[in-house]
Amino acid sequence: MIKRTKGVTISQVADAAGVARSSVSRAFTRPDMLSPETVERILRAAETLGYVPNHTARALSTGRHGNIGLIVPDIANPFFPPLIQAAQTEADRSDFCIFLGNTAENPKQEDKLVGRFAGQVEGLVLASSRLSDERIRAHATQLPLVLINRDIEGIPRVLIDSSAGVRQAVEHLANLGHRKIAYVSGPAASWSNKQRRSAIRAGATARGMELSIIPTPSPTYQAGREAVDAVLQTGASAVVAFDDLTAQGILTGLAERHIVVPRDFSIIGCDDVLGAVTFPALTSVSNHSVDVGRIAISMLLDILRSRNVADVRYALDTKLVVRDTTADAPSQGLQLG
Amino acid sequence: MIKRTKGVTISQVADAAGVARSSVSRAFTRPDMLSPETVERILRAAETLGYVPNHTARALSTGRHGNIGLIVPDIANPFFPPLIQAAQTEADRSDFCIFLGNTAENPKQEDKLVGRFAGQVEGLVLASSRLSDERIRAHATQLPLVLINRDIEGIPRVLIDSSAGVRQAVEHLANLGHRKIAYVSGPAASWSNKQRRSAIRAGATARGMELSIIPTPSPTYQAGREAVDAVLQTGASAVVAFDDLTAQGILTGLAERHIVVPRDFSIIGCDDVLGAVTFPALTSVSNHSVDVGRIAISMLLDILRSRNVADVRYALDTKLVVRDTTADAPSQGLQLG
DNA sequence: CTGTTAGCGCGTTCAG
DNA sequence: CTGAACGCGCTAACAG
Repeated sequence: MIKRTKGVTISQVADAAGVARSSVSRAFTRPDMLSPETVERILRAAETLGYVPNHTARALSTGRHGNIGLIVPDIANPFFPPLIQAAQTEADRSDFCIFLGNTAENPKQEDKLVGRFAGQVEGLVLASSRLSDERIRAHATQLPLVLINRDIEGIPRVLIDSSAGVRQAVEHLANLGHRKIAYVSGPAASWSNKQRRSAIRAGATARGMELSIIPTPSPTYQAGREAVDAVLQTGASAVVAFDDLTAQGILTGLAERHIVVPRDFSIIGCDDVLGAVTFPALTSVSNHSVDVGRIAISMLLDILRSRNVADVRYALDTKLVVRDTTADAPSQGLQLG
Repeated sequence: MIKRTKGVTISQVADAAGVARSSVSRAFTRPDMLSPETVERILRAAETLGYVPNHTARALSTGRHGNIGLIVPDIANPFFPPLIQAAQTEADRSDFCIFLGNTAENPKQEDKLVGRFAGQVEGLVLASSRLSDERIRAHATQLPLVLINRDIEGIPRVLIDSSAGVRQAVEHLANLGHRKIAYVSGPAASWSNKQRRSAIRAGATARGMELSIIPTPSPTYQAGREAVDAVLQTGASAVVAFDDLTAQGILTGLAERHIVVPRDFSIIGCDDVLGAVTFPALTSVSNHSVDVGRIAISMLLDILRSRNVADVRYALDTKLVVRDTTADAPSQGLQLG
């Protein structure tokens, strides 16, 4: 049976060391304000008593908790883990702690989480938020906010600008002779989705290609797999997917119908997180999830330090990474198995 | 430019409603102790002032924060996201909030995180901890702890018992005619790894098979891919991998060497999280990451309610799920490309 | 350099 | 049913 020790307080340490409470406090936060020997004596006493500063009490008094919240729509999506890792590393450098929240693509859950986090964190990073602009603006009045892949004027944001990469993807397909293509889209509330969709539209128009849009409920492997029938019905010979996960699902769906990629059909993902993990290796639009995570946190920390919200809009560029899922359009249309 | 509103306190609400501070407090925590009309009046005042209870102050006073921490070694490993989701859902049912921490497989980082979380959470779930028994025991004296996939007597734990499933895997390979097999292992500090390794050893011995153990630095796609040379040098015709991620890496490594799975080589994963996502679809040992997440949280909540740590050991069973990466052993040995 | 004195915002006795 | 008073553990002026 495990015994639990109960919180030893600052005053007990003060008594044990024969000093005032404030000195103990200083020994931990401003050792340079005490004589070295006093610090030493206090630390020794604290050590033997097993004193550990009470984070909650400190936060109540200073208003600083040393935590920052990071909320993502779906940890299971391979786009986020690297971002999260990078965020954590960056936060760590300034001795901040990341509280991670997962909304399961659910705006209500996201709203709830933000409310729950506010008050325990000094600031919040919202990645690929599914909330309305109004809700986000409302939250921004409560605490410092940084957005990832969401473009709201007046709120600091860091964006992966897919347009260049997506444009290259369309060019790539056009050069391979594809005339009819499809875009398997992502969540309606996703900024990235809107952005990618219009980039494709622009590219297709420019090259006189026929474009169909296939909706999906959420960016998942399963959704991609189930979108395949709809894709095939459009008569397209190539598809661009909202993200790599969806693309991977499409890959499987095609294989199940004995359609060989890239011989019979070409496919391009976005985010480039599955890279060579799929078979065949997926052609995809690069991203910078690591940089984005790092930059967002660094921005937030700057804001926390300066107490001053500038209207920053940090956009990162993208490009196409060609691998093995794209090839010449089939010469006489798709051979359905 | 976004303006930030500053914390409206309980006393402001009290003034506005013409009551004492304590009444406002009660209106939120024990409405049944006030007259309905008073409650109504207070809530109205709070609403218009935009009052929101200060979580930190409340926690300081009550010792209850309504948070529980969940620490995992690697969010990027597909084993964890479903577990995390389930944990979050279960916590939500009791109106608790999950703080997620990621240790990047680093014991020092894990130790740091636990220290950082303790004091802001009421209890902690450590999933696949890489800490030593001593450290875990030490932490357990500080706050309620529940372990996932770590078997320490005296500390509540929920375990996925792979032995049955792994045993079936070995039987399966034996029946297919494989005589020499290899185990590509996981982290040294992993309880699951130790357990799986001994299950394989027992099975191989029982069927008179030759077994080689290949170490890896961490359970990742990359590690699996890099382990392939070592695997091939053992002369094995089949391999069991510590987890699906490693197995997927091995799959790629084999493909790169033009070794066709399952014709030339058989492979089995563990955790069954990549299921049909790989190509060919991976034969794997089932798991219950969802149940494990749910159960661990539910256990912790029980402990928090009863203030009483029982020595619970909850073990879940596993079985083999056969898909397309296992087949008869090649009749005249492996044809190296 | 160190001790003293106020709060931080809220929950909770304990009288009325 | 309500209000006044105290304390949670710590930091931040302000003296000395």
